[in-house]
Amino acid sequence: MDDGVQHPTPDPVVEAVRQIRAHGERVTVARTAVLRVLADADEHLSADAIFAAVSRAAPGVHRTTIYRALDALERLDLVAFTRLRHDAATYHLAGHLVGGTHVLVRCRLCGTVSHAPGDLLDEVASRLAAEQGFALDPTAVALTGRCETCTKHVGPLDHTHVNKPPRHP
Amino acid sequence: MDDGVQHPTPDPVVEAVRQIRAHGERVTVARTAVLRVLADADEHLSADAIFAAVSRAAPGVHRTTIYRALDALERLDLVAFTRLRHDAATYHLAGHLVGGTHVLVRCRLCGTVSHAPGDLLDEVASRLAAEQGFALDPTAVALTGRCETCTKHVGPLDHTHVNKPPRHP
DNA sequence: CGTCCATATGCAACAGTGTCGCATCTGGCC
DNA sequence: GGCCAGATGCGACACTGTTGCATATGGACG
Repeated sequence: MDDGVQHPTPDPVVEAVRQIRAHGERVTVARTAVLRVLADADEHLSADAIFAAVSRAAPGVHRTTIYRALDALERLDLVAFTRLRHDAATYHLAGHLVGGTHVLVRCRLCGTVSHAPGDLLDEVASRLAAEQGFALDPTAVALTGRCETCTKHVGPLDHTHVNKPPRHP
Repeated sequence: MDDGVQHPTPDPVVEAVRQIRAHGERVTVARTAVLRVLADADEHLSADAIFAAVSRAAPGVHRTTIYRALDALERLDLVAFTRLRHDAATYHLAGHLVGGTHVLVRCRLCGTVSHAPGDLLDEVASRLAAEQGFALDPTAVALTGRCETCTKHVGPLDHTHVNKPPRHP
């Protein structure tokens, strides 16, 4: 293992598999299939979507196994997930496997999800590390609020009297 | 008693009710009960816990109504919720109703949830506002990562056999 | 105060997501 | 090849949140 040198991993799956082995966990077809699916799709996927994709590549893998594989991979810090509103969780490879990271930003009103630069939370991460020894994973964060459009449309939410439009549909 | 002077709202429920009316929405017993419960409990509550508490104060309110009330209140920016891991959503009054805010910080490995000061995300909020016009709600954010204790243990989880013990019975 | 209508609620059944127990199979190692 | 802890297949389950429809209620207006 040449962990001393920092070189870009050509295939995150290879690196992930190596880490699974390094931790004494088993490398199975289901787990590699999940990793491959997540690596190929560079967007966040629901467990159901992962199940569908894995079934295509390796038929016979059960739905439950997907969940268990995702759980195992998450404990190994190879996979993370976020929750937007009440929808299903969306999984993705951990940030340290894919280099580029981004932070999810969701508008509570219109539901639109956009991306913010990955370094957005760098200072927050530093502060958490210094004050609590907490290692933040920026890729697993979903920031909730109101997007520009909705803020303009609905109006400022401060306590200054909201101008109530007469009920006209 | 209430003039133009800006002073902290004594009762967030009163303020919330005022805003419901100001938006032309209806003030119902279910909605006020939900607000009251959330205001009394200064911690985050699951929908089920809210249902139980509301049932005590105003029996006869249906479970579905709790969800619909929470949904309506959320659209009015009076209530927000967070999702920790795969558990149920936990609801709370919007930050602007209750002066003090805090940010939830969760360790992915041990599951411990701690609080960070509410101003932790101030800079992030400013940046999002400036760059995207996005109004962040810091109280609706759950930061995921690894706590100090788990990081020191270096291993991903409890069964961390990084260096495998010789296995023979 | 009484009427009216949009909408909030009660009710029950449903949908989706994730979990559990147990028998069987497989990966890693001898 | 053979062994065994751990992973998987399978089914059934638990839980959270949603929907359609009939009815009750809020609040505005006369």
